[in-house]
Amino acid sequence: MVTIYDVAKKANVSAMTVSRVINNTGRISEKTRQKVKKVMEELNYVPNSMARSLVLQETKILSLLITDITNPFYTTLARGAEDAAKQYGYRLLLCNSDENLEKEKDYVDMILSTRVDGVLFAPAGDSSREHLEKLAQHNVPFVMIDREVPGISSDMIIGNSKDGARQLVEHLIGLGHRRIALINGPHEVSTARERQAGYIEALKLNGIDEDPELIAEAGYKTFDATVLLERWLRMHDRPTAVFAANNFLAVGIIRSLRNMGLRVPDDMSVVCFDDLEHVSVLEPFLTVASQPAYSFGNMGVRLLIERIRNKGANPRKIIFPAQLIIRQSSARLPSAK
Amino acid sequence: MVTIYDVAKKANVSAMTVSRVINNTGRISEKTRQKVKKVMEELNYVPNSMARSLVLQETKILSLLITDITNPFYTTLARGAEDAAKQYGYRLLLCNSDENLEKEKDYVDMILSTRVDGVLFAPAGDSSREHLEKLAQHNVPFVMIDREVPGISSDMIIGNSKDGARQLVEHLIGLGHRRIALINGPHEVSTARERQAGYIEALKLNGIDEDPELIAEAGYKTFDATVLLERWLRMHDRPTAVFAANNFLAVGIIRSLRNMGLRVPDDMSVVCFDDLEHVSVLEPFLTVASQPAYSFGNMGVRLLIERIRNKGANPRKIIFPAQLIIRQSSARLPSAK
DNA sequence: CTGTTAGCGCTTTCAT
DNA sequence: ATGAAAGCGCTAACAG
Repeated sequence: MVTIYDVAKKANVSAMTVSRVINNTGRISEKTRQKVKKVMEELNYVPNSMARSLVLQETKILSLLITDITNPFYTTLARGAEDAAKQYGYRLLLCNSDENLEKEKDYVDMILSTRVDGVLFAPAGDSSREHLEKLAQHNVPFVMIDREVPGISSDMIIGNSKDGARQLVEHLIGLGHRRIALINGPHEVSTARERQAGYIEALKLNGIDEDPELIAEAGYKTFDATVLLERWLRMHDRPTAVFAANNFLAVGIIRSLRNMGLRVPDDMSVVCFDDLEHVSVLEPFLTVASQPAYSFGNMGVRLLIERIRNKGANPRKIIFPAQLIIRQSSARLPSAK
Repeated sequence: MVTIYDVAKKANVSAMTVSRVINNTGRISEKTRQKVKKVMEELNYVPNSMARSLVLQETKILSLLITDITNPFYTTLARGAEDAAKQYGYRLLLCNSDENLEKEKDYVDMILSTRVDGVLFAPAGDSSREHLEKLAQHNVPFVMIDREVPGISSDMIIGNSKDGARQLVEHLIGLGHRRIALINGPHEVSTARERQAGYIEALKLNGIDEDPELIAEAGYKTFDATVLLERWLRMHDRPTAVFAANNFLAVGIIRSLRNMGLRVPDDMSVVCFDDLEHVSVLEPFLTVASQPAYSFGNMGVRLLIERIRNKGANPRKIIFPAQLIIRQSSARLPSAK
């Protein structure tokens, strides 16, 4: 491996001079600058960023910790983060917690030992609190994205889950539905609680009684909803619509409905939080509350970098609105039902 | 920042002893081991992997260089890579070239300066050759994924594009189509050439003349196919089916068709390479040649790690078959057309 | 079983 | 404008 000393020797200067031309720092005569540059080319010299990090105490690496890299929401978010990171000269370490606190914990340790300059952190749940506190204790700046964690104060970028949920449910109510089921994410996750709050608010606002039987909790990953649906469909006043708390939950519901020979929206309306990106272009089907995922990531990295530069500033909280996109999966309830 | 020396001092041992308990290396009395461990806990000591990398000349970091992180194919591939990396104790640096050679070049420089132990490399095109050569010249192991680059010999994991394309086109022919258009990726990319070869082979095998008018080249990203489609639809013997060389191209086609008021498959059959994952569950619509994306990433990282351990071994080439999945977007041609 | 020395590749500080 | 010395946090090699 060619080092700064190899370059120095060949160019008949000191290592310090080479370092200066690499970093464009200090005063250097144009002549030696050119000479050094030439030698660097000849030797195919590439600075060792690890060595640099060690002395500078900064790695120019950011961690992107998300809970599901296969979910288009996080994928688009990652793209936004990547663009911003590249723009500001940061590298991105990818961590996928898989909605799993154990994996998250492992990644936090990895993050700590990597001495990253900051973390864009989508918490797996409220119990992520200790992980976040660990980061804080080690002075690692972070910004929470997509989800809040009670007891943690930091920069934050979240969507307005409650309002988005309310819009979605009121849309269903507007179509005549009054028996609306909620298949929610884990209560451990702030967005799930908020979405349920929005759901309940919408019911209240429209004088509909909340029925605990119609509220179920699942993970935020795809799952088999068959048993759940069978229970709901056996009810004497069965639900005519389902609000799924995220896109993958909706996918699970729809698949189960299909397997049971039921059609959407004819037999059951389905709406959900988060769009399915390209999918929805293909077959504009799912009625959703869409969030600006790219901005979550892009703004997140920007906030993070500002935080790194000024650790003392007051934490900022950015709340993006959710946008109701009405498509085919929700339909007016035939009054004779 | 607490270092190995802080721990050593507080535990009344040398730094070397601490290093030994961290790495479980050498012989240490159980007593001192416990003492050191206790002090590490008390001090919240976390080893600095940068310092470690510097002396070990190995970073335990792998680069994942893909061309489009928003494409479900690469997203699933990334997931596979992430799982394998985590399993083997490697971290993953995320690089998204965006099908752009300039960005790819930047990332290669970044990769070089990061001194990663290896790269999982999905080349943006044949011109990636110089980037790959640069890696080779610097002794950075890599395995090519998804795409080949002429002139580069290395470990490789690709899909059988030619055969997949042939299957797709023969499926259309079996449905009675004889005027089949191809909307291809850039000729600069090996998969595009292979898919075209498979398309042509299928035509030949079935005695259908190839019509250059029906072959178009685009990027591998979503695009507006309106102009192209208008040209095709004006022809006296217009195509009745389109083979899109990847999923995003298909999305572009279908969106344009919809905007023009045409329906799939009634007015035009559409098939493509690469599935749209979760999407297809939602609305099993698109007929595709599906590739095992997760395995591309997972096996890729495994190959890469083996390569790192044994740089001398012969390069291996793994070719995954493509699987034809017939859904709704392709239909039998009404004979009266 | 444990400690000392030297050095990984770089930059900061202080000289010249 | 340039260089020498020291040190970032760690471990290999050797010594005891």
